[in-house]
Amino acid sequence: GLLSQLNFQDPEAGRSSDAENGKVQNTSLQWLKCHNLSSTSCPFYQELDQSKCLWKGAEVSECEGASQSGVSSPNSGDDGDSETETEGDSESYTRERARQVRLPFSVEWIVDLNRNDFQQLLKQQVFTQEQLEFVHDMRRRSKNRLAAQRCRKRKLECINDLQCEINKLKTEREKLMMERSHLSQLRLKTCHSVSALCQKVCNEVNLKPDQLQVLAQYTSSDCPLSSLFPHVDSFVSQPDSLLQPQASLSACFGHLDMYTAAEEAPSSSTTDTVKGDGQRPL
DNA sequence: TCGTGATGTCATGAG
DNA sequence: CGCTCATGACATCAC
Repeated sequence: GLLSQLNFQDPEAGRSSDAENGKVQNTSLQWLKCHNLSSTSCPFYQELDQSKCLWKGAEVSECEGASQSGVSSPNSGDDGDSETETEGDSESYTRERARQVRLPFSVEWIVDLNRNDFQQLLKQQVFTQEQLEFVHDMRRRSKNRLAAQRCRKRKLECINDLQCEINKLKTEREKLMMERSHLSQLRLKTCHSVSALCQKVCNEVNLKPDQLQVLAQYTSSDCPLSSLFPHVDSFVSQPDSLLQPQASLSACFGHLDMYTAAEEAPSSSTTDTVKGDGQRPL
């Protein structure tokens, strides 16, 4: 029987008398019923009906006088303004203020009213200016308290999502780095193969200077093949060959095929190297 | 005693 | 124009 919370009878009394409980219960219930307020809009309704109008965790009030030191200050017995000394304990302070302004309803109940019900309450019930200010303040702070909780929850979720995104991007980066490394090795391997092939071709076929020039066109500075033609300017002037090595090599061998088709000649040497001025050294 | 996370509150802007 | 909500900033408390 902590119905005293409904109208904030003297907290030092611990609890109200049954007579007071009944009076407060009737006040709220009558008001609810008189104004056709939905019980769903008032979570307090059921508790009212069961004579159990409690604060959240209202067990505190059982020993409120002893444990809530913020309220149970030497001044708590009178109606003096204890604002400065009770701000640290919001719930106790609220309760104390409600008692001071003699609010006929539970703060929680008023706070939980939806907008329409609250407006209706204001129209039907006469409140003093002090009670009105208190009630509006309580509603504002209560709603803001919940809003802050939602806001913080969202912020944490946002931080968590961003952290997941970071992890995902890090994983993606690692994957791309590995792929790049793999492709780099593959390109190097391919270049070596082409280089060896070119050396073989150069050794086996008597390439003319202009044929060598054509071959050189499709080499790049970072490919071993370029070592075959170190003096040819076009080595570094073929950026496309870097971007499209397959196309370049294909074109390269296309040209070679064109040149070598007519004068195909086997050679026994595969170890000789091409060097010097771009002309065939052999 | 200091750092830190949780929470309440206020001020303010947007809808 | 008043109300509600979201959010940054600050204060307080507990650990």
